[in-house]
Amino acid sequence: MTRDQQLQPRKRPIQGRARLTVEAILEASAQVFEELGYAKTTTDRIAERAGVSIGTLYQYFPGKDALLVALAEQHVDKGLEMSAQMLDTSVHLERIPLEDLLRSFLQAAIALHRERPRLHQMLFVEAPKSTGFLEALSAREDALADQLRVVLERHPEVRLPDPDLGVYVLIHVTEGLVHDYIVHPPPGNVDEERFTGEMVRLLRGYLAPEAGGTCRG
Amino acid sequence: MTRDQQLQPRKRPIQGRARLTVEAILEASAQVFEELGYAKTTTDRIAERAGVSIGTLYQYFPGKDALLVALAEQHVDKGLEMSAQMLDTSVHLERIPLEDLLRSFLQAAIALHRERPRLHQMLFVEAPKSTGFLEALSAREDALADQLRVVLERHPEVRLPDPDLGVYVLIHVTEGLVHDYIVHPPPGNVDEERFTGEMVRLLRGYLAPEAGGTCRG
DNA sequence: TGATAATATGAGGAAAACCTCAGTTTCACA
DNA sequence: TGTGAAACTGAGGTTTTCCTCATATTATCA
Repeated sequence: MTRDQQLQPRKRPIQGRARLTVEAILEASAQVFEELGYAKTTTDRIAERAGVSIGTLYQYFPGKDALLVALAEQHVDKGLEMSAQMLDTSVHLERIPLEDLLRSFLQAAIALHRERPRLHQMLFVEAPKSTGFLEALSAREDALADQLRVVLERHPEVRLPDPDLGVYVLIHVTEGLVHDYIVHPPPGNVDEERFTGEMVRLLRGYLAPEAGGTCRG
Repeated sequence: MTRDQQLQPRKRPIQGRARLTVEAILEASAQVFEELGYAKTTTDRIAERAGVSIGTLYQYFPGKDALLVALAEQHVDKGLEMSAQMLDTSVHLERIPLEDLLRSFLQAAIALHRERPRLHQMLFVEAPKSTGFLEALSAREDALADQLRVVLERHPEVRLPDPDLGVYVLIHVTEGLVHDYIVHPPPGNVDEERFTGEMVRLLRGYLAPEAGGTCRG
C-alpha cells in the first residue's frame, strides 16, 4: 500500500503551552532545514532542536514534509500580507505613477526573499515539491492575483488586452526574476537598485506599452 | 561521517553492449521518475525497469541523484543544441525582425518543454536540486548566454545599456515563463500562440524600447 | 582457442529514518 | 483539591533504501 503521507497538521494546539510548542517546532524546522538542507534533515533532529520529544512533534505534524509545507505557507502568507498592506495603505493608487508602484512592489519582493535566503532556497528550490505542496501555494497565488488585478484595472497608465493574463505574467516574472536574483545572481556586480530598475523597465513596457512619454516626471 | 553522494557517472562504457545498458538505465530512470515522482523512485526499481541488475546500475551511476543529474544534463544539452542550431542556420540574423527572432526562439523553447512535460516537471520542480546539480546546469546556461549575447549585440533593433544583464533577463524570463506555462498554465484558455505573443510583447519592449522612451538608464 | 579485460548478477548486510503507543506530567476549572 | 482533558515523553519495533562484493558471463584479440 502506498504510504499516505499527510501534509496537513494533525491537531491544533489549544492551550498556550501547546502553541508555544508548535512555534518552537516550526522555528527549529526552519533552522535545521537551513543548516542541513532537505535531505539530511530528520524529524528526530528537529524535535531535538526544538527541545521537545519526537512524540510531541508527531502529535502536530505527520512528518517532515508537513513541516516543509507549513514553513512555505508561512512565507507565502507573509508575502501576501505585505502586498495587501502595500496596496491598502495608499488609497489613491491610480494617482501614483506606475513606475513607482512597480518599484515599491519589487523592492518589497526582494526584501522578502532576502530575509532568510537559505531557507527560501531550501523551500523552493532544493526541497522536493509534492503535488499537495504546490496546490497549497497555488491557492495563495490566486489571492495575490486578485489583489493585483484590481489595481491594474484601475490604473490609468495600464493598457492590457487581457488583465488576467497580464497579472499572470506580472506575478510569474516577478517571482521568477527576484528568486533567481537571490539564488543565482547575474554576472557583474549588479546591485539591487540596478536590478530593480531593470525589472521596472521590463514590466512597465509590458503593462503600459508606449503610452507616449509617461516616463515619470 | 557524511555520506559523500557523488553525482557524476562512475565508469564510462567501452563496449557497445555497455553503452546500450547505460542508455537503457537512463530511459528507465526517465520512465520511473515520470511515473512515481522523485520520492518514490528507487534505484532498485529503475534497474528492474531497465532489465539490468542493481549491481550493473551501480557500476555506472553512484545513486539516484546521479541519474537525475544525467537526465537534466541531457535535457539542457538538447535545448542548447536547439538554440545553437537556430542561431547558426540563419546567417543574417540581424536582418530578421527582432519580433520574429523572439517568436521562433520562444516557440522552440515551448516545444522543448512539451516533449516530456512530466519528466521536466519532475526534474526541475519536484526533485531536490543539490548544489552539484545546480552547478552542472549553470555551466550550460553560461554557454547559452554567450550565444545569445552575440546575437543581441549585433541586432540593430536591440538597445541595451548592459548586454550581460539583458541576456540574463532574457534567459530567466523565458525559462521561467515557458516553464510555468507548461506546469501551471494561466487562467482562461490561453493557447500557445497567444501566450507566445504575450511573451514577445514583453521581451520586445524590453530589448528594443521605443526610441526616446529610455527612461533613466 | 585461451587469456584477460569488460560487463553483469542479485542476495543480503548495514544504515537510516519513520513513527507508535503506553505511560507520565501538566493544565483548567469546579 | 480533585478530576478529566490536554500535552508530553522516548525507547525501540518496523520499514525502507542503499549499495557492496563474491561470483558468473561475455567480449576481444593475440
